[in-house]
Amino acid sequence: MTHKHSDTRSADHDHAHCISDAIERAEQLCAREGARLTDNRRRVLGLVWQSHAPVGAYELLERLRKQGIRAAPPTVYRALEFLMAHGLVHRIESRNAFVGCAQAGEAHTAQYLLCDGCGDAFEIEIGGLARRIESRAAELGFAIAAQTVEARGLCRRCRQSGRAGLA
Amino acid sequence: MTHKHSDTRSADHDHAHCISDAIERAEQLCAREGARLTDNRRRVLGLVWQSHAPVGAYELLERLRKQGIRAAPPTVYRALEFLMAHGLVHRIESRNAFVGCAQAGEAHTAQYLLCDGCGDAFEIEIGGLARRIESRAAELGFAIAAQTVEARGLCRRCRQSGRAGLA
DNA sequence: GCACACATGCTATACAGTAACAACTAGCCA
DNA sequence: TGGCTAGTTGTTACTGTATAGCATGTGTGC
Repeated sequence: MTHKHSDTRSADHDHAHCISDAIERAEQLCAREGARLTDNRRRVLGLVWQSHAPVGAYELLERLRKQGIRAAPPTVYRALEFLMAHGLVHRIESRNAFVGCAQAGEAHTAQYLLCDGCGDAFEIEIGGLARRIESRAAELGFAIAAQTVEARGLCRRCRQSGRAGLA
Repeated sequence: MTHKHSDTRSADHDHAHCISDAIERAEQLCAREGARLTDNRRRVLGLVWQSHAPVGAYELLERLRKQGIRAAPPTVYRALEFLMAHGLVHRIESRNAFVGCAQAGEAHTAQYLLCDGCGDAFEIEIGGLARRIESRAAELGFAIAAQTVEARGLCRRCRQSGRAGLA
């Protein structure tokens, strides 16, 4: 069982641990699958994990440059492509942004709660939801290859602090 | 009950009817709500309905121009904004594109099946799915404002004809 | 050393979305 | 009638998101 981010994340959690943990899991997973976690890819993964809020590709690009790396958009997009292919990062369609996967390596279909207040993404997995969608699709003769389930709103913390929208 | 598009759509259905039907429903809905369905908005609605595949904003722009209308991006986006606000059009997040709503006027949360073969969108509504997501979110203290449920794959027709991906 | 697959660097460009402000139009009412 | 008001549209310019295409490196096995 990995670290839980979806419902147990606290305001003062040790985020450095989130990052190092994610990278370590990635190392293991790539070793297992014979995939090459190169410097660039590891770096981008770390940058994605800098927060629990989905990050745009160009924001990642800036962060790379702040580390002194000279990079162009394709560099970032290629790293993201690799990371997504291996389930280490998910794309948040409704924001054109990317976030670290909390359950990398474990077979799952992710669903996301996206907070309009703090911008954070909370990965959840509602039991049976994916299967329900799949079986309804099958009834219509439709074969599903991938699902996207995203909901936006306000997380507990932002509701309690009266936060209304993205800063 | 309106025309059903999700599971009964046939290869040779009378698509002109889909369009005129959508526009007529829009007229009625706007009249009822005191909203102004202007020429531009009606035109864009018609163009969105030219097919059952989600259309990008710039594709709509081109279609407008082909009709001899001189328009810039804001024209299209403003029309789309209006149409979405009134539930006449939905945004497909995973494609940054727009599609006509098959149940305009009826309260609903839409879910979409998106075919990688023909590109078409099939609007469905899986009973209880929205409520299930909402109640799981509520358990976590998260208040949902809007949901996105999209699945990509292959529709029956494309599976039968062996179509593998977007042309 | 050479061939091959893979990864990266780089330029240019396509596609998606918005800010800001000016100009027009329809209805309303003094 | 004239003029106010709210809403709609036109226009320019810009920001942000994503990919094509091609050259260059790098590592592995033969």
